[in-house]
Amino acid sequence: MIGKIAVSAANFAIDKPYSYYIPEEMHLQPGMRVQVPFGRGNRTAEGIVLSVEPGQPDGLKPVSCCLDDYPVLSDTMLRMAAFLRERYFCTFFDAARAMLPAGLWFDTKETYSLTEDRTWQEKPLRDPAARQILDILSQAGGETDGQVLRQMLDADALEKALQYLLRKKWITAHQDLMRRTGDKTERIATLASSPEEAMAFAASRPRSAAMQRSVLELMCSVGSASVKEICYYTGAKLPVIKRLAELGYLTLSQREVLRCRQIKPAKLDGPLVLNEEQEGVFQGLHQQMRQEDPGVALLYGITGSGKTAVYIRLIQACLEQEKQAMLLVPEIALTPQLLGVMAAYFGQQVAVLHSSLSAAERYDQWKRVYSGQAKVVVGTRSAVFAPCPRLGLVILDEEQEHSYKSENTPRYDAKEVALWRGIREKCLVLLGSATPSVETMYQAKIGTYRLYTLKNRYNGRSLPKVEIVDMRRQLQQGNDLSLSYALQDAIGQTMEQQKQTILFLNRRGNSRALVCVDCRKAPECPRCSARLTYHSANERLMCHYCGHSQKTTARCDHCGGPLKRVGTGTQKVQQELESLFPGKPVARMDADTVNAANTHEKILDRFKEEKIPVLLGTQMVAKGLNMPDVTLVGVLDADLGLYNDSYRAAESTFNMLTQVVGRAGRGDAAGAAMIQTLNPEHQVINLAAQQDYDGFYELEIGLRQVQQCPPFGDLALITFSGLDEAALMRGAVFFRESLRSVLAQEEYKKEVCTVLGPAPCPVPKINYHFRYRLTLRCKMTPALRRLLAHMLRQFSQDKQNRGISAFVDVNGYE
DNA sequence: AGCACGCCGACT
DNA sequence: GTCGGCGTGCTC
Repeated sequence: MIGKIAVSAANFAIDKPYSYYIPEEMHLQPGMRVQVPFGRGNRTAEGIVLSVEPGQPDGLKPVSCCLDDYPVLSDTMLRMAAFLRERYFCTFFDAARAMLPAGLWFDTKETYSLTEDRTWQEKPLRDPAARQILDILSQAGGETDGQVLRQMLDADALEKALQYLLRKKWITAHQDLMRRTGDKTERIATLASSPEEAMAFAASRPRSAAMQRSVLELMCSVGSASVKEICYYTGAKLPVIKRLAELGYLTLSQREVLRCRQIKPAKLDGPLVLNEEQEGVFQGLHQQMRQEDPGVALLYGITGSGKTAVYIRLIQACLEQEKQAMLLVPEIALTPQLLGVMAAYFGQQVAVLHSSLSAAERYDQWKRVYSGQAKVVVGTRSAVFAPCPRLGLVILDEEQEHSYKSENTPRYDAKEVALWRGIREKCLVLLGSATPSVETMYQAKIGTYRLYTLKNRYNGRSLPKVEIVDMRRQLQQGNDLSLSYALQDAIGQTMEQQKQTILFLNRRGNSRALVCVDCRKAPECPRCSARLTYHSANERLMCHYCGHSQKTTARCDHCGGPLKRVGTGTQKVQQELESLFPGKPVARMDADTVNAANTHEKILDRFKEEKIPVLLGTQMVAKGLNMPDVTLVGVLDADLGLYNDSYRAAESTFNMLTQVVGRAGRGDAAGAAMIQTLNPEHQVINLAAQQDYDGFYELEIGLRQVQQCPPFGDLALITFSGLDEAALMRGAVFFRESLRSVLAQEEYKKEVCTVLGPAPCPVPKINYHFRYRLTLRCKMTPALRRLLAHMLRQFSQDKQNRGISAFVDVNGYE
């Protein structure tokens, strides 16, 4: 038999199914992982079996061994990997790596052994490292693993010396694959005789064997239990149990246990009751879900209209059909309440998949989903790859969020993957949002997606009253503070009413730099063209592009001037608040105050529980929390996001503003919001103030049409990176020219594609690698996609482009 | 990307 | 001679 195998060692340029001969006794199924020899040197590589077919093993290399007992990728998942490879310009193996939990993967372990040839003992060796390796090996009895050697010698010298010794055939190398995470098991004891016999035996034992007696008594009543529990309840130690096993009264066995954190279920106020509007939407969705090809639905529900209740009802309906459901959220950390609610309704049937789980926990959750034990998957973008055997429903909450798009290879978009899965597995994909992305709403308007709307706020609460404050006038009136007079008054009044205020600075919230007081220069990363960020946790300057870290200096490298910290501005606002409202505490949430011990959850809890009058923070305060006593929200610099040049600038500003403003008035009292801006006439800001999504959509879709941006056209960025700037530039120009000439051919006449650039990327240098990019304004058809993939392959095979890597990102968020 | 193969200069 | 440098081409 012949296996078609995707090999880990193959890069993008040479990635294709490789044929290997399957030895007689090896039973391979598609989706299993194998170890194969690859390349001239037959180095060990991992592979994934794509298909198994009859055929002659003429000249083929054999598969070395099988690494799985069962296929880790189902047929659908294999197809999904192929889809990822096509769509995101990655290798099949890259796709599989993203799809499977890290704990399932293998680490290579090299072992080095001495050969029979000991002629080196008489020879003088030039390389001291080689001598050292031979000495270590002889002392260790002729064999040792790579890790030992790595601890003793420096990496470069070790590598060279090993090469030399291998060539001399004085040592041999051998590779093993080790699982990163094992399956956790526990020892189970089961009563092996009848209870009567056991009790009779227990009674016959002398007084000194009291422990044996109590263990047997316990076992007679429970029959079977984990050894750990038996020891806990009886106070017995392991030898007692072992002795009883030897005597034949107990049998010991291993049982797999899953590492799984308990989620604290939220307290529910009675069963789930939908209001009339929600019920209507649910009925519609339920009916759509039960169709043969349910397709895609958009649930457009304004903030506070109770989308979550509809999701839960729909998930319940999905489980009733004996199918699994998936709920994707932008970030688990920002939705702690949601997890509690899910646990309350679905209990042990929920599997949570997100990045802050340990590899082992993640792997176990994956197994629970694979086996069908977990019926509801809740997670962030990578959870879209959960191995659900019978998927009936996929929900993407806050579908417009950027975090669904991956920033690393493969640069997949969980939304696109979800849509693909939906079609493939014939299950409903529900996109939910209060401010749907323009692309999604467009699809709903033209009828590709079914549109469901929730217009009423839960319990009929009204939207907060929003006021726009012109900050230019504040300056004219002599107020140069961050807080306008109007906002100051409003904060004061809110305090008097014993209510709470949230103040929001429209910053990323994680960047703090040092700036020289004299020359205004900031310390930069030696490897990248980026400012270093100050981290208070270790008091070091770090680069978040390459990970470089250095000690904080007191003086500027350029002019020797003193360095001053500049933060997100929250500190300055805090000082203003303290002088305006002396004695009133302020909770601050930004890069300085949030750390491992003081998580945002904790800060928010304190703000809520202790009724701190003001919460001040960056973007992290904006997301989905219900704070009933917050009646005032202030946005200090609404226009900041409008200045970035992405076609999404307007959309993200609008979303952010609506989201923040929606934080006010979630309790019984009416809410108010103030938006401070230097552009009070700006349409996007005004539409956000009026919470007018429909108006915004009409405005934006018109602009998108004119600019041929999504959903009307696509924007693909081809990034080139390499050490030699001149060569990089030549390569990029060469790529542009060849692309242009191919596009001019008759075959591609129909394709819409304008190639612009090359231009330096926003961060022109990362880790000593320069970065240039071409911009393609195009319509990304399958033909164009294939052409790009083909050209990328050719590019990387061309000797002229040595040392230059290229990758494509379509409609990314950069 | 990694690795063997082959061709050429330098050193024991 | 042979060791080791680098350019070239292939990976089932």
